[in-house]
Amino acid sequence: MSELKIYNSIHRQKEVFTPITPGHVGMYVCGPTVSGESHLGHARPYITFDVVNRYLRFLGYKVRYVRNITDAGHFEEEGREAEDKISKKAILEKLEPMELVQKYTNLYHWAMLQFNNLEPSIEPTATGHIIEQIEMIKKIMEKGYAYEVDGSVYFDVKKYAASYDYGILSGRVLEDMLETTRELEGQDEKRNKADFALWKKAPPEHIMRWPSPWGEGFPGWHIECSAMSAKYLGSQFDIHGGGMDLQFPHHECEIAQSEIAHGELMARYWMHNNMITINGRKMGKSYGNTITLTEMFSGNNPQLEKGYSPMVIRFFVLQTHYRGTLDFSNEALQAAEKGLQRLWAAYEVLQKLTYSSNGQPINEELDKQVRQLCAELPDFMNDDFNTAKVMANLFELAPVINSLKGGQIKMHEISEDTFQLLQYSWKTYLVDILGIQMEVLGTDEDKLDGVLQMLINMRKEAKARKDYATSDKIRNELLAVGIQLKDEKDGSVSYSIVQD
RNA sequence: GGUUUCAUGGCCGAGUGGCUAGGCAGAGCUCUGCAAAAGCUCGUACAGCGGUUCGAAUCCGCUUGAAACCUCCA
Repeated sequence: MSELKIYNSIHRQKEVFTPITPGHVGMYVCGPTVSGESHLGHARPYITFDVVNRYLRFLGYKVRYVRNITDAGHFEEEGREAEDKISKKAILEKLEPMELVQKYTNLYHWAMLQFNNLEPSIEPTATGHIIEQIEMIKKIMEKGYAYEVDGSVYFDVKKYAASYDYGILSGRVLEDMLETTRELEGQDEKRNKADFALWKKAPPEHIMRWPSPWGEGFPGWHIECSAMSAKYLGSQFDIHGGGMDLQFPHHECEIAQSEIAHGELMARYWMHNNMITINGRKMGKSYGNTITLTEMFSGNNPQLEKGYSPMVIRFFVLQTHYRGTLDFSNEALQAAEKGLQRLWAAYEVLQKLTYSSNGQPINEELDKQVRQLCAELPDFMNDDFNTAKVMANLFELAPVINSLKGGQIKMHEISEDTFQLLQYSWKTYLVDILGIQMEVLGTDEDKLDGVLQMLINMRKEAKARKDYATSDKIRNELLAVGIQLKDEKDGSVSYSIVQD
């Protein structure tokens, strides 16, 4: 079998994955800022890295997956007073800052559950690690790469760049940046434009504030990920993931801080997922074209023709390679919905099939083809998590499964081993690794099934006496409430719940 | 302005120096009381212009178009 290769953003090439500690993987992924509701764009990294997590586990690695929650609103805008995004919004909504944080954290967790994302091993919060962040800033100051101005602390990028490679991740050149960045509007305590805040002094109206050696304030944006990843994964770990838009400045700054504080490159493999676009444009707050996840599910957004279930979105995301942009459109989502239904139907059929052979000969060509399609699956995953190709092969196998059921292909035409490989492959790749899981009916399932069987029998009786008006009425009215009947070849009737 | 990336059939999207991606939509056929589902078959794409090559959509150059990052952003 092939080796796992990961496209490492820092070297701009695919590299064989070798963990620092054999058998173990430390992975850090930048999580959400819980000052608002997650939108479709946010879903991509969480789904992408969920599959990475799942696949690494499948390969037998013991994975420690850390995904943070940024609950300390902190950022600075050039030319303006530093402001606290979270406390600002909190005033608008008349909520305590932590109340707001809790609300959106809960909503986020709920969405992750809907997507069938496995929970991270550790989900640290920024506010829970203020001490670690302060300690790390102190260390950077001791080394002489940070300076304090009026209660704020800045990282000295120019000094850092003199001895280290600032731009190693993003490919940026410091000189270019110094020349090309925008005009300052008055404020600047920073020695250089490229310097970034490690700690910011809190203005009086700022609600979220903590005591520090430099007075009351709050941590800079980049420091939390460096401090928390080091605490739980060590000063160097295996994989750092996040969206492409975080590559600069966020990840570049993380690297610089961590290098000074811990003396080594913080992560060995950097993975960046590409953006979701809408009408060719990145979905983002600044463009005002976001669709929140609850809107996606409900369809309550002018850009949506209807709601799409979380699994449809997961499927939609995984049908594309994670490094490519993914263009949102209703047509594409509806295509994904149909595709998912077909794939899942085939999966359910496959799980119910049992192997039997009466000693008749195997169709060697077919048997070989099925084995090959299954055998390629790990190769695709190993090739930088090519979920799109995995999907394609599953789709190619679907007609075989359906034919096995429909009788176009007889079971004896494939060997028992091949059949078992087929069942195993679908369960493993579709369900365990891609994480596709259609919601099972709740506890009322038995009752619903009982009612449906009754209706199916009534329809059968009507058909037997050629009362098609009645049989069609039953079928059509069930369809209207979202239950599709299917007349099988053997005369039995099955049903499926239509996704909406 | 700087840095970088991308350009594939009606739509979404893989991939590769020469061999069918796949899905959705569409057409025909089979099955069926009808329908749905399912099965079979079909379109024959790779922005434009040059170049390298026996051969390029895949490599190089130019042109055009689009996007991302440089500022909070997944």
